[in-house]
Amino acid sequence: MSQTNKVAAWSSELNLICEMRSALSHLNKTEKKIAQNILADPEAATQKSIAVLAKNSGVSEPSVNRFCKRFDTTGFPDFKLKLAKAAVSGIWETVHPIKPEDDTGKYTTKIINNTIANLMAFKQSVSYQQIQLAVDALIRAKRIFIVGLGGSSATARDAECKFFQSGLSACYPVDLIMQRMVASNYAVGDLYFLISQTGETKEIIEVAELAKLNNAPIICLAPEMSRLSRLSTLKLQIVRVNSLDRLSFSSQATYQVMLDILAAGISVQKNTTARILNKDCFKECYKVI
Amino acid sequence: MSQTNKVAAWSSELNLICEMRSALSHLNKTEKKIAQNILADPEAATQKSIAVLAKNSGVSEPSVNRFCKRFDTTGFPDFKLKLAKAAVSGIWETVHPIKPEDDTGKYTTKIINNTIANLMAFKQSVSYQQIQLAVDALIRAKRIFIVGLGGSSATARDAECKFFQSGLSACYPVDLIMQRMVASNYAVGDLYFLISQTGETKEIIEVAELAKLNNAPIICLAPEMSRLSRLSTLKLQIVRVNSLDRLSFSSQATYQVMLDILAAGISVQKNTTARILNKDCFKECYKVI
DNA sequence: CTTGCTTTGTAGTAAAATTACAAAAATTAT
DNA sequence: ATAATTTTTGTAATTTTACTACAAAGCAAG
Repeated sequence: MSQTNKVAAWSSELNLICEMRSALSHLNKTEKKIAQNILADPEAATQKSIAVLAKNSGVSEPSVNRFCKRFDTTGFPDFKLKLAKAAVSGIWETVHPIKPEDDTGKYTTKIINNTIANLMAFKQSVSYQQIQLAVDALIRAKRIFIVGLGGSSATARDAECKFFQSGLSACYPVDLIMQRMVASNYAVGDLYFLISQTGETKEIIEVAELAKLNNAPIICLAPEMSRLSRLSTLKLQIVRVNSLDRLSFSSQATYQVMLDILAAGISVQKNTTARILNKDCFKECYKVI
Repeated sequence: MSQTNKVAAWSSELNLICEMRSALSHLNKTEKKIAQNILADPEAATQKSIAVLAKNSGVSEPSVNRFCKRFDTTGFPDFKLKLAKAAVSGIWETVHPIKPEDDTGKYTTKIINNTIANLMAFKQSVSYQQIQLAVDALIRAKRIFIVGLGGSSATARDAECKFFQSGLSACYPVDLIMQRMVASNYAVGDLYFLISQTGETKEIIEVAELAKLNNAPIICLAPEMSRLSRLSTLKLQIVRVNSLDRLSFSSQATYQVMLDILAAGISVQKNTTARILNKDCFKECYKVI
């Protein structure tokens, strides 16, 4: 049945509320009524019986039961259980802005939750194929040049460390002039890895354009539809749950996780896993850098 | 009745599993049987019916029901719900190791899940008081010097950006000699912010010791019980779910989130929130750095 | 040892969830 | 446009699950 197939696509085994939210658009009339009723107050829904929930949603009891089963649960009680688990984490709450009146506990949990929300969104939107292509390109490259400015300079440095640890030849030139030199002196086997939170910063666009003149391969880590993204040969796009004006908060972690993924991919593919996972080797890297 | 009074003493509404564990000694024979059975595998208990649980524990169904009611619940279903919530934290602690045979999708989701697991653990273990103290100290400081080596150099750079954006005077000296100079030339109002994934790297310990000679205040971002942690005046400790040999993966993101939190705290406390949240200001920062 | 109290279990009751089936709605083909 | 087929939704019956009333067993004090 088409229904049972749909299920597989939705289930992400992490958070039922996120699943429901993302499935919302694919649901039909009756299902949507139920979903919206639950999402309006998931915590409250866990206290209701199937009869109450059905009545509140304006549907019949079996409809609710069927709805539950579509989300990889054995029935209503199991659904409620998973719902309770999802609600307790607070993750699902659509990114909460930090307010001046927040106390330490408030803004701390908000930031952690926002970061997790970003990661969940990232997980759903990430393209394995693009990662695969990026890993291949990174391994093939003779030299990798990484550029990131401002807030992304830390990410660039991070990339340098991680790629290096995976046994690649990665270099992050710190100053702008070096960056331009590197970009304009492309040699076969070089690869440019450009990082930007906005994808619009003038200086990094310049670097990309310089590299482009030589038809150099460019991987970018930037928001989709940005200028930098358009200039790149391979795009690793980061979707952001947060709105742009909270740019400085909780979005960078996602970038770092993308680097972790690439590093893992490189290690797996090169079978250098042993070296990476070896603690002593890591210490050695410390000395080298 | 004495029973109903006991209830009030146990209920702490924080974590049912903790409640049960601490109540264990005060329970009678039958109750203890039930409690032990549930505590043996709380996660599994949430899937069982009252009949199964009663049989497994060697007691009757009403005994289980009564047991539930003593823990500030309306009955068995409500108890299971609260139990599930309490057990959630444990679920995340399972960290999946990356294996050489993992395909792109596998290691990608694993890394994201691990990162989320780390963040959840962090959320539970984090001390608001320490954060509050750190924020206070950072705001009071005239100059902040940040040091991080190897993998933590990226985190150090990140800290520099974030603190600077929050309107503080933060500086991250890149080379070791500058770091030592900075550490030995302490002036009143200076603050050292030292970052290390291991907390044992020789060179950062040296920096801490130099600063310590002048009784300088040191905030560290390091694992608890590390040498660096012992040398510091204020410890921001990061618990790690992952074992040490996967040091390079998914732990750094937690450090970065800690920086986000501190930056948020500084902004909130200084009421500079507006400046931070303003996109144009951010662009300006890009130019400055 | 018996009276009164507490604890535990049995049996019956109520409620909740699930299933089977039929009606209604939507889709497709003629 | 309408009939036929498929899908979706609801009604009613069934089954499962949890709860309550009450009785029996265990225990303590007189």
